[in-house]
Amino acid sequence: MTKELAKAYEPRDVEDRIYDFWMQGGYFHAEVDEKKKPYTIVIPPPNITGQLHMGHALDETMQDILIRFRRMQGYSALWLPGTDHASIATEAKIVEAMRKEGLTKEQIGREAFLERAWAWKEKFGGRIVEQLKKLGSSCDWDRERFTLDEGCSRAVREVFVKLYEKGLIYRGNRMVNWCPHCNTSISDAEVEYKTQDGHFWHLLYPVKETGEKLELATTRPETMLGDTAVAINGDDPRYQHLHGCHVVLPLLNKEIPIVCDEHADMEKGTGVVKITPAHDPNDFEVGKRHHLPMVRVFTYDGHMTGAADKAKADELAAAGKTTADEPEVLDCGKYAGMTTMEARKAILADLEAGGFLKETEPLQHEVGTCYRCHTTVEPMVSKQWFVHMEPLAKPAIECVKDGSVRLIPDRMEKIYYNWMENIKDWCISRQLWWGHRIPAWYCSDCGETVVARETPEVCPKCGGHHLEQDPDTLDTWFSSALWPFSTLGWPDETPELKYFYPTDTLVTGYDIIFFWVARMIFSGLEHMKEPPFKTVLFHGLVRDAQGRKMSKSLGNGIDPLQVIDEYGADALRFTLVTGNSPGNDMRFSTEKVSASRNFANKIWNAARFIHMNVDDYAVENKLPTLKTAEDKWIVSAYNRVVREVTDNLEKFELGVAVSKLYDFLWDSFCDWYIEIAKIRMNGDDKESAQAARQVLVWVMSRTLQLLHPFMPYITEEIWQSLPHEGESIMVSPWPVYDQSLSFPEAEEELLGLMEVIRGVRNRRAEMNVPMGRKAQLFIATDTPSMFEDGKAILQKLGYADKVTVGGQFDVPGAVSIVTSRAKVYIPMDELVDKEAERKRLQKELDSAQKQLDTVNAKLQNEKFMSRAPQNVVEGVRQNGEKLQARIRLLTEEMAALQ
RNA sequence: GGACGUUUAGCUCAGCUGGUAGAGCAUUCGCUUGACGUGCGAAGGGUCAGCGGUUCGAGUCCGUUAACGUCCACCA
Repeated sequence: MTKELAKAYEPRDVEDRIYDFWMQGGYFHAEVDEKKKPYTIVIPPPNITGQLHMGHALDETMQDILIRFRRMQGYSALWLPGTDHASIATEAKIVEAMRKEGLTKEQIGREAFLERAWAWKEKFGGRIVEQLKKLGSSCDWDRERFTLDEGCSRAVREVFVKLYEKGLIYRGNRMVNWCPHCNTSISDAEVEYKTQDGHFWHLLYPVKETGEKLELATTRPETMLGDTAVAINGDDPRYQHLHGCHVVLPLLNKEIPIVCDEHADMEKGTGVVKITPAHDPNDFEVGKRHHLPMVRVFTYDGHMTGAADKAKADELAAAGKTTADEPEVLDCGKYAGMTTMEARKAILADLEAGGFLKETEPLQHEVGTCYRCHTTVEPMVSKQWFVHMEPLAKPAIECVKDGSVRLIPDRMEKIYYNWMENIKDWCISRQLWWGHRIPAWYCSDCGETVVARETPEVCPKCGGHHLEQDPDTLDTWFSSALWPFSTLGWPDETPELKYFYPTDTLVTGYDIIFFWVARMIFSGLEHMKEPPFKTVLFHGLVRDAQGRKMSKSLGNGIDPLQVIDEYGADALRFTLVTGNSPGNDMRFSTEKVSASRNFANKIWNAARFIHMNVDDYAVENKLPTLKTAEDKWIVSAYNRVVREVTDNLEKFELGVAVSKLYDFLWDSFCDWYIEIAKIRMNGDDKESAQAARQVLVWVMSRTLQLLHPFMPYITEEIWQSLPHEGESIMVSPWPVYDQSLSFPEAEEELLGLMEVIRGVRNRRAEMNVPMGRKAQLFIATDTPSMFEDGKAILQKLGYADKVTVGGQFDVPGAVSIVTSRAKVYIPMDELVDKEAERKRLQKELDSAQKQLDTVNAKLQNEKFMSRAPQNVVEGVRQNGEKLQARIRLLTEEMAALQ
């Protein structure tokens, strides 16, 4: 960068070149280094199906800020990247692509399907990684991982076997959520509840023994063919006479018992509830309690079962391939093959025709849908693999309670406890092909189940060779749960694992606290005996300018790559982190990006200014002996920013940190220091000019370091162009607070000058005095040295041709400015409007008097005087003295005006 | 049905452990100021959602109400 450079910052000319430079330098790579402390972040692996969206952009930016900060602080900072195989999402994409070719999974078979999937992964899996790089992410790409790579697979099998051997993984027929579209079971966490308009159908079931018609209500009449009982509450006085009786199930004319169960709530409806153990979670429990048969009436792809389904089930049962807890399958006869919705209509029509439908009542209720495809899920009894959660949840709760894992913001802890404390077993098997295959084999000779790390040759029980592997794969989140240690080499005890685990900070959205965060915590505790991270920093959603969720269907998503292209990655990063606080959603608008871009441009031009004034001189990046108040002031202010920004970053207050840098750079450094420095650099005192140059370079390059984690590209580009030590700003040492650079008196002095300058400008603006019309300044003050020093500054920034400092002046035909330290006169004869002056003074006097009144009220308040801390009382007293002085000066002025 | 969040200038949002309200954008006025008009200078604009309480003192703590939003929950 030289002084001939463009007037505006052009990120496109800079970013790719600098990213290459970083890659070339190997600065992203972290090694085990016993001389350094480790700092580790594992990336929330984006789905290989994904395109970079604003949520990723925010997530990656926050991580990159933290990792760059720690790297500069001297940690061996590892940001471990990778991608997720995303079983359901990816499989759905491939199935969809095949559908367009007229193919189905079943047609091409498992092996060919997986070949396609891997080819797809090779082709598109790298796309999101390239997009992450565009943001400036300083990931250690040498260590990139994939949740389905060999290492992760080994970890998955190890965990599965260990948990199985401990009895924490089991297989059985349980109630699961079934997605008829994805054709697989999904876990409870994967069900999204949505309010839907539905109906409450009141049915009449005839009682066999008494002939009366028992009224009950249901929202899902299509399940009635699978009813195997009707429940009443044993204490319900209305139905005492029905204990031990039966009802005749309409349409099927099947006799089913009336059972007494606590599930039947006397307060609700008629107090009678139909029991369908195979298709309702509550009914499943009732069924277990009363040993009711389970009758399955839906196929797994969402149709009514028929003769063929029944035959198939019977066949399996005959072959001994089923267990005792298997549901029966019903031939639904005329309804067979209908979708559940078609069946609902047909069954209702038939019920009505038979006089079994009493009434239809509209009802709003929560319906479970699949989080991937939003199809209504069917609760179904199905044979699946589960993780027994309770023993795993206990320590996971404990480690948050005792503070070994901290969630930010801490309200997330309540959400976490609520989930963990009410956790149910985790259904981990999926009827999908793309994923980690379940390491379980079934012996068709003796029926033994073999769970093993490696494919077994023979059945360990009977020695037979007829072993068949379970066709199912594992929930994607099963492998993501192991991410913090599987990526570091576990189950091997690698040096990396020893050094970098546990990781330090996990940055992620609150929307995956259950899917991922909770599961990593219990997995880390179980397999590593240590929680996987110390802090979880949650961020919210990035919404559109109206506050709506960005979504494909709404078409309101903003593509981060386009924003980068138009405004630069630094501007995007700055936008995402500014004004953003943990756990809260944010609104994204191009106006904000444009403001950020302007900030980048401001920095660029400050640098341009420095170059124009420095390049022709030999300037070292070294602090000169500080002689002037302005030099001391800017260094002192910078020094405070170092402390505060470091402190904010350590407390994960990224938004606060970045706005402090913004204020310092734009307001203090550009608007004040640079303007003030111009005086000396254009002046005759060579030594003083040189000092100003060095201060400019020194403060600028260090401020760039502080800003580097937030805006990596522009800070590197400029830092390189200034005198510097080291190869790259990103591996330069983070600035540290230095007590010897604190100059409170100089700060006080500059604040006094600024107050006068602002007053002068204000007065001139009010009177429409053009800048070119210089005027004298007379400054009456008790502290003349403060203003003597700053004469040149007052002259330039206060548009004065001459500044006179003294104790007392009588300047006729002048406007005046009263600050807390001085009374300033500007002689402006013909421009002075005495009436306006009087009004203005009166206004200021009123406001000062009002303030003084409240101060006096406090000082006269005995309770305040006795109970408020000493420093607060002293502050108020001093304030009162200032106000009194001000009022005295203002009053004098008023008198002089007459 | 539970739990939580938000409510601060026209808009978007900061405001940490209570000590006289801030920023950006927008608005108004004035500026070719030798870095920058993606800029400079100046100005206007807030009973910090309502009510009650604790306190010498509350945007900040407690209670309560309202609106909006989110999560959880098996309600038939």
